[in-house]
Amino acid sequence: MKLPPRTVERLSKYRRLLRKYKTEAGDHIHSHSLADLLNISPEQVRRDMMLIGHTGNQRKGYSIDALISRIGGIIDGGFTQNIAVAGIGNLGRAVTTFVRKAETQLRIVAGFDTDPQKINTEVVGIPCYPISVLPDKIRELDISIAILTVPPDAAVEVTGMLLDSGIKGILNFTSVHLDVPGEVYLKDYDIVTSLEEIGFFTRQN
Amino acid sequence: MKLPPRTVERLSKYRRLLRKYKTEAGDHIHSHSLADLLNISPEQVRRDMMLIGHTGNQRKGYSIDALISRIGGIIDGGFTQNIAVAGIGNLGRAVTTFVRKAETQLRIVAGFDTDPQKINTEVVGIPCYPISVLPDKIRELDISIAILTVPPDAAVEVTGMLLDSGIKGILNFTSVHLDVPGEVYLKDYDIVTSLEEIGFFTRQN
DNA sequence: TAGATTGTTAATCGATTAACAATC
DNA sequence: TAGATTGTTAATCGATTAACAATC
Repeated sequence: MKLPPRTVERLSKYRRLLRKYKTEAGDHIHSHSLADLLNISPEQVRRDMMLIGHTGNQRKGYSIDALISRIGGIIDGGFTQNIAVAGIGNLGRAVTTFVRKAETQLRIVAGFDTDPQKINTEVVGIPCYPISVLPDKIRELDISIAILTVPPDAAVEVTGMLLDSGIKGILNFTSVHLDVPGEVYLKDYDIVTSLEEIGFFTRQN
Repeated sequence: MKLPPRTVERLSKYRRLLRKYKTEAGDHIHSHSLADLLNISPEQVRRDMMLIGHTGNQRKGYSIDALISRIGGIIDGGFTQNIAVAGIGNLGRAVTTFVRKAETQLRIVAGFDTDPQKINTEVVGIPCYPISVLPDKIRELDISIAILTVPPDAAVEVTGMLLDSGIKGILNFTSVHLDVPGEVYLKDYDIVTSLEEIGFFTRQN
């Protein structure tokens, strides 16, 4: 199924909200109610529904259960995907803990680091391996996504190893620009740039 | 100065790259060289230059020093902005440490938490205050930006306190959707949604 | 039925890319 | 001068919003 990135993001958010909303409210929801939960327009919700081929009822709106499982079929694709965290420093551990708490089909199954203190132990509940075995472990554990939280100096080298090992997507927390082939899906979380962006716009008046 | 958000993000990245590039290469750079560093088009670099009113030389390109200071004038606005971290858990501490290492005019000056163990101590180098004094401290320390790393249950309440205290911008690491007035600049780092988005697109083939 | 809501097409908006004259 | 590069306008692309007929 071909969908715009923004729609996929919203689908993920719809699902999370609906799971919560379901226990609080009825079993159906109108486009404007769902829109209000995310501060977007009802037209956008309806357009997203159209794109995923989900239809509602003009009187009751959309069935929450049906929508949750529809989104699941699209977002999860029916199976679990495995994630590796490259760099088990403060940020790597924090993100790992954070993701584990979430209700998602994604599983963090391995960490990689160079620190001998961490290697071959469990850190925040996941096995930590030396970077040297990264290619083997990526294949062995069928890992398709990497979270990159290594120090800036190591970013390019580790990314090269990830790409060579066939990784398909990267969430990049380093401030280093990564050059990845078109078929690899890259998302940058550039914290300092985002803060500078916020800083700039908070001064506009 | 009125600029599109994407341009502001790129300015931040240009500056970071130029600081590094400067020590490695000459004192001028062409639009295509700068573009290559970020995998964008030279037209986009030139358009950004146009928007900030920065002109180059058709033979030598853009003066690196002049560009760095021009961007600084825009991004930093000539003074330091203070940041608070709401929620000094794993993620809050990791982000704090991360930002402190960066070369930027932004300063994290306070943390807030409810844990009595942390309150009124220094955590990763910044003073940690109880949430109850948040409004006072935001004003007293002239804090305009908040990084939100509280647990999901506390997100809405703490955001309300931040808004009431006159905060101008928020970097939201919680998965909770925040409803902020139009004049407050909000940026969401929704880790699980981003991972689900990556998961979806890595399965497209 | 009347009224609200859905589904979908058309219009708009913001951002990127293409094209090209001006100029070093 | 010839050739590469800048600066800028026009075209395109992707996403959001407006409009409205169909329908429960």
